[in-house]
Amino acid sequence: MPSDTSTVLRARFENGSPLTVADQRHIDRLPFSGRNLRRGEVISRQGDLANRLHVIERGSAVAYRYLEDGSRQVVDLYFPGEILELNEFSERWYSSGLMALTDTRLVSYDKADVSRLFYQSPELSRRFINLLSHQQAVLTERLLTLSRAPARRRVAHFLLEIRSRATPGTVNSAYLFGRGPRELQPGRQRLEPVDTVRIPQAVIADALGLSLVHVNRTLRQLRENGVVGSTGHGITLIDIPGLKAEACQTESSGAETRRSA
Amino acid sequence: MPSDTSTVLRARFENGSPLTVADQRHIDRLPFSGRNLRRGEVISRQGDLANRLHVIERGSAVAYRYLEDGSRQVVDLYFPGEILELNEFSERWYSSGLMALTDTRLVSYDKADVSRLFYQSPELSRRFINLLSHQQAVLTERLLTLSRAPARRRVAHFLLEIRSRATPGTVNSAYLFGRGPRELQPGRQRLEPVDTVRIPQAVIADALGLSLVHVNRTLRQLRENGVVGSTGHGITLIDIPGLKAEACQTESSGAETRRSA
DNA sequence: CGGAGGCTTGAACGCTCTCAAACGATGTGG
DNA sequence: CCACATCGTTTGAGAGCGTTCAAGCCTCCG
Repeated sequence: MPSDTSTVLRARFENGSPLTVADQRHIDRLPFSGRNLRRGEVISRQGDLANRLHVIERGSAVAYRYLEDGSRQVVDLYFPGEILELNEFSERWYSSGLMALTDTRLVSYDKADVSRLFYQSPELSRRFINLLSHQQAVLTERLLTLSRAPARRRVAHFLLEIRSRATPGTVNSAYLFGRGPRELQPGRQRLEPVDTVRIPQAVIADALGLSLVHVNRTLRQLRENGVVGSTGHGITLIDIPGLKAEACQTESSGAETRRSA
Repeated sequence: MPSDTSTVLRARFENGSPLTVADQRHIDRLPFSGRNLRRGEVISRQGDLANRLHVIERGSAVAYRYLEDGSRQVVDLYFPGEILELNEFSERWYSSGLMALTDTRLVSYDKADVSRLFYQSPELSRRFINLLSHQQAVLTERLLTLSRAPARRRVAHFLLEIRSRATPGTVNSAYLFGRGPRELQPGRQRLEPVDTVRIPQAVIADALGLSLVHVNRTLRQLRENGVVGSTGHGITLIDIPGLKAEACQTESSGAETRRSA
């Protein structure tokens, strides 16, 4: 148990509006375990018992499933602060595999412990319900994009979603953006534009339900239009408004002032 | 307030395992209003304030959204016993419109009242979380099907999902299956096979992200293969295993014996 | 320097779309 | 009871987007 506490789960629940001290304590007291993974390392397999709840402290991960025809489908990507496989919190077994996309640090809780939180504090229940609900909204959005949109729009939408999800925790997101851990050492600053997405095109393809070849072609088009740039590996987002235009943003994510019951 | 009580929301929470008397009371005491709609009638519009929670008592409904290019996308279908727009429970405004697909009876609650339930009973919170979580699993499944599958598989998957969702409450599902209310009068028994899905092909198309024309063609193929039959309007599911084969059922619901760490 | 993994490009095929038109039931008014 | 309007379904033909197959290239790393 490397560190005595991890604030990442608490931060997830706080999400802007502070918790009561009691609720903070409830979360902080949860027993947890930390785990460091190398890029490409498998976290759990499809069919494994899903009794733990993982939160990403640093790095990124991908949930995927192999279909009968052998093709791989990416179910979701995860970034620092996010809870893995939240979409099947109540399921007993994983219906998808989980892999570290970059070098990653996870914090893991026992689902039974987490469930107990909800008996201890209705407020935490409410917030968890909000998390789930919000996730569903995002999923729904993705569903709409995937089912009908042409490749250009899918890719643009994908890049924007990644950007919006990975940017918040600046420090952590450096694992995904920029050149990776090595370049983060002071003095070696590459001063690369921050908006560089470093996800293998194969993963993008499997996430969007496109072939790798066509994702590549689509990126080339966007590049020729000056919307994105290429830094060898990694995609630099140059013209964000342009990207949004490509994505035909439904943009339901406007700055919402929210207090709710 | 036509009837003094409605058991449909309670049934949703019970879902097999009985509630304590206290919890039952909590739900039964919620103030609600009933509403009858004709086929095609609009329940709410995209952008409307989403402060009510609707449950279908009889009939069926569809959630849809118009995209910038003018095309319509079906977000979800709803059947008796299901909660409408559960995927955006925490949102303040509807991001999609809602329409009665057949003659329908709704029961509606105030979201604030429902939220209060969660403060009163952790058990109800837990169950609601399960509902949300399960919905997400279904959504995820649909996402996988939509993003990559060819038309045949999409249609087959769709028909099976409809069947599995609409069948349970036999009586209510008659509004969707069979010839509709009129034919249900005793004595007029049409004895039509129960597994007849009566959803306009246009809706199916918008749900699957296919063109109406191609949905039709695909249905014809399935018909020629003897998997489904056509009763003029309505699609009769003849060969369920055949359909499942077409759908390449991932069928994550298999009884998996697994111990693992 | 050589290998491995990921990126890039070309060509041909095929699934799905759009456009266009006809058919069939149902319901309405004459 | 028929003519007509309407809505949903059915079918054909041509075009476009994305796939598969098959190479070639680049970059990092041992």
